[in-house]
Amino acid sequence: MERQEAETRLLDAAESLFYRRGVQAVGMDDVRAVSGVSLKRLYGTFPSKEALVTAYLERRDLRWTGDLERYVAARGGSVGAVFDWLGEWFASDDFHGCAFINAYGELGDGSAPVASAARAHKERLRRFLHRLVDDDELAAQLAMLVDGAIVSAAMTGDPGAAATARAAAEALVRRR
Amino acid sequence: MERQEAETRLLDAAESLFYRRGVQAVGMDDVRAVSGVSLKRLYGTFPSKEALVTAYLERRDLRWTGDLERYVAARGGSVGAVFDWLGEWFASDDFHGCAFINAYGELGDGSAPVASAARAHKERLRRFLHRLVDDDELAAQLAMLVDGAIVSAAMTGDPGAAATARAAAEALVRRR
DNA sequence: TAGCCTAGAGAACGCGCGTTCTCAACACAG
DNA sequence: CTGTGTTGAGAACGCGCGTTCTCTAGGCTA
Repeated sequence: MERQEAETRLLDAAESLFYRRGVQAVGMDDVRAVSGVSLKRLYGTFPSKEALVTAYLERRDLRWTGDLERYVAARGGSVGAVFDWLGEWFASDDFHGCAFINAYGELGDGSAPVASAARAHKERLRRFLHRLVDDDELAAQLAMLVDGAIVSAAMTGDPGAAATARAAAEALVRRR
Repeated sequence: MERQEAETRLLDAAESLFYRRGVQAVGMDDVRAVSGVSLKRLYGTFPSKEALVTAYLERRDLRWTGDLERYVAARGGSVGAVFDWLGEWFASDDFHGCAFINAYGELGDGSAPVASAARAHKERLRRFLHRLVDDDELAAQLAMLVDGAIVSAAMTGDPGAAATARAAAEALVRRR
């Protein structure tokens, strides 16, 4: 197996397992079984579980934010589109809340790289919102609505949280 | 040691340990050491770690919500007071985010009693906000701002998230 | 004092997991 | 063909932890 292919398969397996079940509930042997990559190669590619978790979070951050940005750009950069995208995400089968909030809540300050990746993700989201509205406080408020909607949708299972948050967001934007 | 005293000391130890370090990072022996209660009595009082975690969450829910309600009631039941109280909490030494979001993200669907306790807490918060504003959608939006502010303050360490959320909340309330 | 119940200290058990090690199979250079 | 290096399968190791068990000391009753 190619080096590159092994890395992709490892990250794919790590993402589906860690995101669905949580980091601590998944063992390295589960990652090996799902990826089909031997333990030896696994540890040759990522020197530790922490490194694998960090790499998973970083790749997911890039994809998540990229998907959101493309979706919103295709709709003229409206703030409402952000929450429409969230609504689609919430309704999808493999929605299990925010991977970064989950990982941070689980490992917290116990793992500096993970905490740093989670902070970087939230900062990237805030900067994207800032580009949309060009207002520091409003961007921070929208970010809170996004996080609050994610938490609400994850805990209640109701994708309608996106529409509720969208209405609040538009009221805040219109006020300016 | 009295039965009642042991239970209180166990819940005190469990709360300080679980809330600060997370559930999985704390062993039952840590709880024993901090509480001063023997393992035998610990398992006589709570039959499993899951039972202890659930009891910790339930007691914390009652205290947290009670504190918030009293604080807000003493200030005439204004929505702004909710976020002032959050601001004081965020600035306190032992703030480590929302115990329920953290526990849910950590154990998730892996523990039904914990998930249920977390949902009950968020539902209690939403009902309290509903009593303040008498509007379903607005109460849900305020709950999202509360959760978003908690997540933001926990991850960035900035207690100013409360004031940012307060401004958004007042804009939403004023709009009605 | 003798017998008995309780409770605490902590050893022990079973298991899971992160990480490393062993060994056999195989590809390929000479 | 023979030696050599690489790879995968999975055993092994060390450790931590949830839970239970053992043993001992002390207090109560007769």
